[in-house]
Amino acid sequence: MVQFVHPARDDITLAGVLAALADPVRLQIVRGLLTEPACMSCTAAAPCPDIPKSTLSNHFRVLREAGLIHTTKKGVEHRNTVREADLNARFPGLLKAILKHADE
Amino acid sequence: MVQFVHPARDDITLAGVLAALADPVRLQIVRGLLTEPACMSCTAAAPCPDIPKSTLSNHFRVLREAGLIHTTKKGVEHRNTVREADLNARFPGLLKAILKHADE
DNA sequence: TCAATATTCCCATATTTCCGAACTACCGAT
DNA sequence: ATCGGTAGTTCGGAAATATGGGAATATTGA
Repeated sequence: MVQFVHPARDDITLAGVLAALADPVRLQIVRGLLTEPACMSCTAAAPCPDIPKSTLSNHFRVLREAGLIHTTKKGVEHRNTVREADLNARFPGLLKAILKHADE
Repeated sequence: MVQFVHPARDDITLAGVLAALADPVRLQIVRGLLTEPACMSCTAAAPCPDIPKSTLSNHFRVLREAGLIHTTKKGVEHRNTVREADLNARFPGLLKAILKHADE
């Protein structure tokens, strides 16, 4: 089980979160991860299936570095989860307020 | 009285708002405009006084184009106000949720 | 006319984004 | 064990975008 780098809970910045979610693709990824009950693989969380893998991976890296998601490696696929607890501890109510308006 | 261009109420996008507020300087400007009761001039709203005028003006332009502020010209100075009503109509609760965490 | 306020114009630099290609890690089958 | 396929990452470069700031430009008030 491999854990990719992401900021500690206290290092999550408001600017980082806003910049990460300012991209429509990344916003939809986070929305998808929160909507689905189980954690999703990277390709499953992609808003449209024809995005090149490297581009998609880049978006996931940005989300990780902003502290929004957490990725673990289970077998051949990577499971992504939104770091809801950390985000709510750092910025209470922010995530919900943003995602409320992320409908298509 | 001159009104600078800014998007109509319905054209304000979530991505635009998040991108505009992802910059710390712009976030502090908006916070300052909301904290002060009266609308402020551009230089008065600057978070630190040594920012070059052109740079500051550029930040105000970004905020205007994202639909966050409204600028009118009163005499020699420009009065800036946050478009709270429009923003709350378009994305209820969003602005407050973001600015709640914009402390320093 | 002169000073103040803020905008445009324009350029250099920095950052972001996108994507192909090569690479790593894992699993199953032979 | 080794081969092959699958899932993602990393690398490198090109194109687009953002940023910062100097200089010149309106516009207004005194």
